[in-house]
Amino acid sequence: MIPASNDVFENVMELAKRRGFIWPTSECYGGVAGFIDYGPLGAMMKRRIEDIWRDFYVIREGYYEIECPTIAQEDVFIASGHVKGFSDKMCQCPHCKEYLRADHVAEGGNIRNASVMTNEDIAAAIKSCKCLSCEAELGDVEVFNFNLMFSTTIGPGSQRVGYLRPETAQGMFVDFARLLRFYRDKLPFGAVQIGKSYRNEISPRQGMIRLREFTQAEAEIFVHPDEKNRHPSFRRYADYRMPLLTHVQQQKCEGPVEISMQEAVARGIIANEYVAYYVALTHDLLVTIGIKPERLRFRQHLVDERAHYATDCWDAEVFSRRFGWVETVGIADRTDYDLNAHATQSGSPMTVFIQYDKPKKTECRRIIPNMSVLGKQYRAKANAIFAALKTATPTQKGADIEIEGEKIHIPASLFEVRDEVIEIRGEDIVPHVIEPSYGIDRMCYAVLEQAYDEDIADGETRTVLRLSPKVAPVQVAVFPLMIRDGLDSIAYEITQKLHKTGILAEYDDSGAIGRRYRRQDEIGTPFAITVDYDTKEDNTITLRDRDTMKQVRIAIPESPETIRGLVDGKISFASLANT
RNA sequence: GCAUCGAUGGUCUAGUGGUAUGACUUAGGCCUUCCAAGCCUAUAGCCCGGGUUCAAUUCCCGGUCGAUGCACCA
Repeated sequence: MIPASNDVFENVMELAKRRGFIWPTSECYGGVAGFIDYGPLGAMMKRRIEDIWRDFYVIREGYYEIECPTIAQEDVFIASGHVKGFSDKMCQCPHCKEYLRADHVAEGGNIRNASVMTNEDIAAAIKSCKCLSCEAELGDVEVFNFNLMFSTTIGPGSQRVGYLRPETAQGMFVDFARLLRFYRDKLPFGAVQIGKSYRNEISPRQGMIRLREFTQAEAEIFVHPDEKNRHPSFRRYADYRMPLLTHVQQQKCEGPVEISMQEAVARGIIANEYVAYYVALTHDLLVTIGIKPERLRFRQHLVDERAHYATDCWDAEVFSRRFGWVETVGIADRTDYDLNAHATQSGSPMTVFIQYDKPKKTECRRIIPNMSVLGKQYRAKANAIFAALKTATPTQKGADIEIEGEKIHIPASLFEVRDEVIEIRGEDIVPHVIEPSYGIDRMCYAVLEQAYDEDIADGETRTVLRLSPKVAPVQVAVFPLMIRDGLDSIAYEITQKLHKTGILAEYDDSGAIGRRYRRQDEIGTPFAITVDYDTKEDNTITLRDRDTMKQVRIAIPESPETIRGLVDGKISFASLANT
């Protein structure tokens, strides 16, 4: 036996590597920190997790998925604040070679406003400051920007700057106008995206927890700012209870309190129904992929921890036996920050026209110039007069206006004054955005770590991945007890029949049956079918449950349907044993 | 990025200034009527670059990757 380490992380990663879940990328060239490959089983498991996510957000919520490029032009990230805010001003201590945040150094030296100073100014200002590491006086240093975004140029010989997106969210924001049309100009609506994002982390660590290229699943839900407490399906999760760790509790060092979503909103613990709804949905989703509820909590961001745009933010944290509580999902109320920013940067409005129930009537006085006379009389000034008259306050004698410093009197005969009742049918509003953002890779790690188990079976250590059947890459294994007397061909036929119903079944006839069971246990295959000599007599097979190692006999014709039901969680193995 | 430690078949490891130990795995065969049994055979390894040396997997320097601490994680 391979001696098992007492470090879960090492055991999980060793198994993941050996069995084809997770590999270091381009290993033959020595790998690169912060990048990983999903091997055959890992890619399958990840896909199943993503499909469960789609089931929740696309099918159940009705938020369609879009797919945007991973590279976008600079304007997008100027608007989002990433060009400016995603970079740190750094300098290197000439004595100890430590890299330091220049603004932290300035703060230590009581220099204010470092964040708005130019790099040269900061460099000059911090000359006499002490290094935060070795405490020597810095002297001459160069201050430079380190941006966490990967940059590139677009096109040959082009100076046009592009960035690899640091989050998928911006794609949904910049497509806002198209999305609004797609959803026929009505709020609320949502768009989601599952895709790669990139952050050039200074020091990626902890395997799959902090990557430079990672998969995000993000939903951007656009909602009327006054409707945030009226989620149309709130009732689904109103009574959903879970432990919440509020920022108040954190400051008092108290533990989380279990509470229903309805109560959380009523007591103002969660900002609004929308945030509460997705907090609950996230809990539901994470439990579905196999996260144990007792290893799951929702932590509210502290006020100073929140991103500049968010009014409320909750992190779903999953407990890792190695890393402690790991932020896995963030649910934020981003308000109208992003849409406003893109509207300003791009010059395209990002608003929704909301019709009033009844049009609002307002009386107003309108001046209608008689242009056929005005034009002839004032010639080149006519257009300016036309514009000025609109806002003028006319008397019975006429109107006095000013064009480029020249006072002009327009007699009343040259325009008509109409008092009108104008109907205003609605208004343009900028929607608010509720954003649940999932780190798929962290979810994959959490699922693997939680599933990893070693138990003792017949005096031997059995390594078993107790994956939920819903995310297990291989769904059922099919074995002939012996490779002879036609058992193998029967097993092979069953395998193919399962394939036809969309079940990923793996046929294996090598070595002793026990070895084959263990092999499947290790990759988390939840069920195994064995064809034995009774099969030839009565057309039944043995169905084995991975977790209990118990077996039941079922008829071959029913097996695809039974396996399907077991994998989808529609029937339990225990219920089969009872019949 | 700095500091400390580490890197030997797919995995876990022994060891060495003269190309490497053992186990498990995997593949083929024999055997075997439900949980890693046994037997035979086979495949497969010293992270990369430079230096010292007749000779480097081993010693030295640099790099890469990994672990840990610091910093970083809008």
